[in-house]
Amino acid sequence: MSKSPARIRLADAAFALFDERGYEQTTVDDIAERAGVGRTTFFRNYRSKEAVIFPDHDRLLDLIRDRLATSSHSTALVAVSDAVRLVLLHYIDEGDLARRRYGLTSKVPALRDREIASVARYQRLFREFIAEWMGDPTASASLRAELMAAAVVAAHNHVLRRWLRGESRDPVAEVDEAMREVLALFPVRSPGDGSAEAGTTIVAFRSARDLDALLPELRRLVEP
Amino acid sequence: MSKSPARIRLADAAFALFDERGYEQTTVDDIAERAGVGRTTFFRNYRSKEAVIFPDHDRLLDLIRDRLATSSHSTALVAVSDAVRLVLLHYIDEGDLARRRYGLTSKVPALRDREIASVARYQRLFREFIAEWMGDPTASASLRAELMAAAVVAAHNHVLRRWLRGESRDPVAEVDEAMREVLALFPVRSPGDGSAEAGTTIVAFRSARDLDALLPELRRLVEP
DNA sequence: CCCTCGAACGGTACTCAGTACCATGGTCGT
DNA sequence: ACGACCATGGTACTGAGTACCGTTCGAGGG
Repeated sequence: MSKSPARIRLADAAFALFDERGYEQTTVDDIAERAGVGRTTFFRNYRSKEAVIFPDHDRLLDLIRDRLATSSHSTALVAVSDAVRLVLLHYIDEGDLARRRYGLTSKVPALRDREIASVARYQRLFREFIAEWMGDPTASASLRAELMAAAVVAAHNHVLRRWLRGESRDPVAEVDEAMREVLALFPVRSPGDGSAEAGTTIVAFRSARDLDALLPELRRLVEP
Repeated sequence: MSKSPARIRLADAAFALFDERGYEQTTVDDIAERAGVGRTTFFRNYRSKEAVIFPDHDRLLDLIRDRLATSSHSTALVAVSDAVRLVLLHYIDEGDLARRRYGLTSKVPALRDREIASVARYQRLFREFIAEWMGDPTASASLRAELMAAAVVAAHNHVLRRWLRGESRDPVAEVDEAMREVLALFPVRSPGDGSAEAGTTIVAFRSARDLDALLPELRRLVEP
């Protein structure tokens, strides 16, 4: 027995013990003992006690970075909302493991904080990518980048949490829908916008809203 | 000498030592020694080594909670963007202290993570407030609440960081401007929207974009 | 003036996470 | 059979955080 690599056995032992006694009540020695390995081996496989639950955020972050670097999308926001799908797919791929982790992070503040910190790293990556893509160091452009990154991450989190709670049958479809929602929040501004050469366009379309409700949006769309 | 209460002297000693040797290179014993108190007294005043830098996030969180509970604004988003001003004002009130903390959180990952976790608590509070205010348990409403909370927090962070870096002379004006930006992202939907009775509206407006670029946005605006 | 109560303090001893170092045993290629 | 290279286990250490206990000091109350 105990043929499987130590890394796997350690994770199994950790999750089992966390379920039985709770996270704080479980020591690293306990985990190592149940896994049938030495304490040293634990820390060789996982940098910390928390890390045994969040295995490969770094790897995933690199994956996202690559995806962004090699992406050829029309806008930064599209590229980012495409990249964030990878994160969701990764969680879905983990399946039950992700759900068990969710159960833990919901109860243990230290783990919740760690999860949040990880997500913040994605958000930062997105923010920097968008800001760089826009190439506009203005404060207002920077704010826009920040808002976009935050929206994408928030939408992702929303869908992910729904799936983790078992409230979602088709998270991939949901995330696409959510990203459309996010996209709609940030209408694309073409370069000439708000500047001198403004032509006149007349568009006819159907809407249930009355004109007063529609006007502010349109004004935002067209003006600066 | 050493008349000032231990709590103050500990904080002073901590900041001084962190500046001199760095955060990780400073032990709690060092801080206590320089403050002229025992190690026990340190932990009586601050729950952890990190806490000496982030004194009163809990108090501020309660303040925000109260503000939201007693707020009478037209929309949840307005109430929240009003509440978040309190956070900014609190930082500004701290003045140089906030800037020194920023210098530390920029360099020490553990502190950055802690800061992020604190911010996440505000965001969570906002999200729950907005969701409750809307009283609509739909997934789409929930997403909307999540997006709003994220946007408000992102906008706040943007202004705060600018001020912390000394890039902003009038952060209060900036945060108001940023909040207007956020407000504009989420146009108020009138009750009948998206339902059966679809009329036809013809709107004329000026734009430098050509029609092809404009069409997808308009379609998104009207269809869903 | 003395006594008591309580709060703040200092010290000791403990648990546990994380690090550094070293010694051992097995596996591979040659 | 030899040495090189791993992964592993063990020991010892640092430092954060907790529990407990004895002391001191100051504010009343008799």
